[in-house]
Amino acid sequence: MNQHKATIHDVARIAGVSRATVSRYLNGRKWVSQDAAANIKAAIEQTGYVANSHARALVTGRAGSVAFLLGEPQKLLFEDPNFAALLRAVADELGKRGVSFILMTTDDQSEAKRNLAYLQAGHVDGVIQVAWHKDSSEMLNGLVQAGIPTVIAEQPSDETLPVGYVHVEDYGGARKACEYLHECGAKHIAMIAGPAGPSGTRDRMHGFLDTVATFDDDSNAASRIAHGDYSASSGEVAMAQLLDADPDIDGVFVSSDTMAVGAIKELRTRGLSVPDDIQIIGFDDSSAAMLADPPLTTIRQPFQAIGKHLVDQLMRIINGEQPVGVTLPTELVVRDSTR
Amino acid sequence: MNQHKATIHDVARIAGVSRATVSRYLNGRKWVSQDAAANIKAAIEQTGYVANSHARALVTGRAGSVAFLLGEPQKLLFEDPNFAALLRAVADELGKRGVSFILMTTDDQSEAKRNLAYLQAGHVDGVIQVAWHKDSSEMLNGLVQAGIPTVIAEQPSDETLPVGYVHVEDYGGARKACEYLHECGAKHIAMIAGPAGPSGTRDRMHGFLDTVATFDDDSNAASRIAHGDYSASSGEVAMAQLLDADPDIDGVFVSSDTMAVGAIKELRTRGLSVPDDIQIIGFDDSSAAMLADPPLTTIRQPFQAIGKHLVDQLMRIINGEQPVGVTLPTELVVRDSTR
DNA sequence: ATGAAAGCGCTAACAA
DNA sequence: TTGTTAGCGCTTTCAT
Repeated sequence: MNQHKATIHDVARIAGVSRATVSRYLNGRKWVSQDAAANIKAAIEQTGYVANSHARALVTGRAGSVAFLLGEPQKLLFEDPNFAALLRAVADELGKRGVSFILMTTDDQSEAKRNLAYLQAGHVDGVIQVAWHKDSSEMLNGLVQAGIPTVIAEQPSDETLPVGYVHVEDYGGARKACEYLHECGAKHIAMIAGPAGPSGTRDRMHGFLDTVATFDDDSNAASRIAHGDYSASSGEVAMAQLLDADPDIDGVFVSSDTMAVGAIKELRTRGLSVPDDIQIIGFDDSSAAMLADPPLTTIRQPFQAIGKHLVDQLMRIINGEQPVGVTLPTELVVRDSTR
Repeated sequence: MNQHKATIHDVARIAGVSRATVSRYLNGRKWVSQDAAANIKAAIEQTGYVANSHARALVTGRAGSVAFLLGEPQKLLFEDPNFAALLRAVADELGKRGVSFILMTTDDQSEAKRNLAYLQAGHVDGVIQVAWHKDSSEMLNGLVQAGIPTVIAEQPSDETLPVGYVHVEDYGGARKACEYLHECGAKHIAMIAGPAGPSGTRDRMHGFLDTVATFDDDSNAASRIAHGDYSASSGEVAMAQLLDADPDIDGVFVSSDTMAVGAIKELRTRGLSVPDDIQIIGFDDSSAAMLADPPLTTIRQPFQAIGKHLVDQLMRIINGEQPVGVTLPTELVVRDSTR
């Protein structure tokens, strides 16, 4: 429509001020008179001016973008609906602040190397790392050593690392789940946990054990924990293990909805009904929970809020603040896999 | 590690040439001697130099980034596993070319406006638009009018629009599905189609009708088409409609795996077995297909290839080539929902 | 409160 | 084949 894109120069000319003044106005700095501000505002509207982010980045030394880094073994993570939920939340939040991002996936070792090099080259101001399925400390260390502001969506295994993190109250969520199962009449509860390693797995296991200890008849609930890798098929396998070892199980706390779907499949194969014979409670409240048959009672993770805090944290760190950890609450969502 | 990031200047100094020569080398241009090239290469390695993309963007007038634009009504699309698959493929492909992208979602009208304004402001070199669930011609027209290079992941409803597109052979895929159902012994085939509007829905319906016409006993197969919106619950509803209208159905071609999952749920509710009573074939080969119980026979969409072509196309258009349409083949994947 | 001027790191004529 | 030069659009001292 306009022959050429408007620059700060055009705005300055039309507003009858210098470029420096426009710049000050743009960046909300002091020393811009009411008059000047009004004129500039009008000029901006008239021209439809939008600052050129590259020119700005060049002079400020800030990229104006961050990386969303995915440590994804076995192509598993893209099948994990949680990932999409978090990505979406982060994208929303970033969009609101006008910072763009690049999505990097890390399938193998060599790719991890390439990614690290890219990030170290200063292409982005910071990184949001998600690695729910496996350990990621190597990448994390590389990032920290390069001095790149970083936040992660779990508790760091090494708490002394200067990275921000946000996660949900895993322990509390697990408690909530197990208590509800008990309220619904389950007497002999088992757990399908995620892969050992990430803090979330550990905390949820503690939540399960502590809760079950308060009302269980026997004392070795630990033997009723099986591990999966968050895939549906691993949930199937875990459920089979659990049942083979202890046929009296009448309730299962599953650490992800996807695994819960797998568990239900195994149960159906064995002719067991959910929730009549065995009650199931999932975790995440991902899209899989509603799709499941029966729809899953589950513990909701507030992905929107997680994304918001992740971005918030990262921006703070980029601005020089100390990284902190943020723990968000979970919420019980009752559907039909419990009585 | 290095006090300051290396610039083209440092590389030039170390290599004993001018910055212009380094620039030429970097951009693979002619007129760089073997000698110079070798020296520059060494200097780059030594310094760990990586070009500053903002400086480059500033001078070339190219953003070096594109937008991945999602027209998503009802928060549906993020529940659609196809979206994640495509996003991933596009991200991979873009990453290989060193172009970053920003992910934009469009939940409502006002957001659509904001997005369009942002894009028109020249923040990106082009856009990849995905709107499988609803019509998106408004946004598309805005993009085209602003002269922004655009590709879409479907056939444009207005074929005269200068946008590139890549999609799968919907008609052929539908034929493949229906023929296979017939081969497996289905005599009375129905279809659950997607929402009316997008070209894919129309073409798959034609594929279904034409194929069924070649072997069906009656002639009003059109009455055995129900529409869903790609959600599992819509598949459930559609399946119920179909069965209520015609209990003799023994095979269903469902236009997405997610809807097929819903359809199976309805079938189970009615005490019908898959594939013994009714055979089901899905579309997409998304993660839902493997998770389903029974695992779904389906028509695979080559998302990786779609992503690659989308990016390819977009880059060509950005470089001034004429947009074209690309149609990719589908593939039958046999699992357990057919006999 | 405002403007002049000096770059940020890079590419692209144009000379040489 | 190579170097010189002039900006790209913006922010930021430093004067005023």
